[in-house]
Amino acid sequence: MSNDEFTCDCDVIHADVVDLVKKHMPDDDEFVDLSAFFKILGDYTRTKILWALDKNEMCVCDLATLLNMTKSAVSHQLRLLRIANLVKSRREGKVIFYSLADDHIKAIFETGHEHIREK
Amino acid sequence: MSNDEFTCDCDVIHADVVDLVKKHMPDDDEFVDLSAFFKILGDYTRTKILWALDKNEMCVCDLATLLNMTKSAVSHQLRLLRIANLVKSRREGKVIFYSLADDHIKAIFETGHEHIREK
DNA sequence: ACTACAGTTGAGTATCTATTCAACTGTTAT
DNA sequence: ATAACAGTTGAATAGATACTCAACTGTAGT
Repeated sequence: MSNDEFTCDCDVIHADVVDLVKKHMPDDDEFVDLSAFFKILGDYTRTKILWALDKNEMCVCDLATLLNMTKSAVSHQLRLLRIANLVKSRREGKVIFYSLADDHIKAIFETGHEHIREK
Repeated sequence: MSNDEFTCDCDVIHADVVDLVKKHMPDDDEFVDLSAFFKILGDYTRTKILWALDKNEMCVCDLATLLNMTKSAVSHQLRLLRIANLVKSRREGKVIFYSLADDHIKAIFETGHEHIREK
């Protein structure tokens, strides 16, 4: 079990610990998905967009005005948020309203806030 | 209140909503800190490191072996995690053990997982 | 049909960032 | 003293990414 080929540049110091942790390690896919999810939250503009949409559904122009950005820049970010299933949209004539698609965002923001406050 | 100078490339559509949201908007600093925090979580390598340290305290070589990376690459990432107050370290001879510095990480991972599962 | 405007999209650019590489520090053992 | 090794660090590089710009789509009104 600890006879794997190692391409790292050091000896194994605590083989027992490494083996134990490796045994319970989830698939790579899970880490890919999880880090991708947090990567989406880890941007100043997207954080503000998500916070705003938690307060009210808003259209692209509203968000562009609020954040003092171009429609294009906002739209590009909304596209990423859409792909990540974090926002949903509904059309009403020419206007497209965006809102949060996920209940967890508020909870995640709260926990993040707690961390920041405690540091 | 809605007479601000707008540098965005569109008219305000729902001025009432924009004003309301803007009124409750936290300081920019909060968004900077919050997005910086999630940015740290939003990396494949760091996610795995945090997950591993949640299972056991580990030294750099253990992590390098587990993740099949060089000590240098792991150390660089641990540095970022240290700065963000997400991990702490203790020295024991030549070996430096890293462990989680924050109780919230597990909870945040859980919530992130829920989002991924529900999509 | 034409105009106006909300929104999207693709290419280009400037910036950021994760890893590599090589040189370094700190501690232990001989 | 010096060899060995855990760990750090700075510079360099390769890849990712946020915004700009210009062209485009979709819908409403005239």
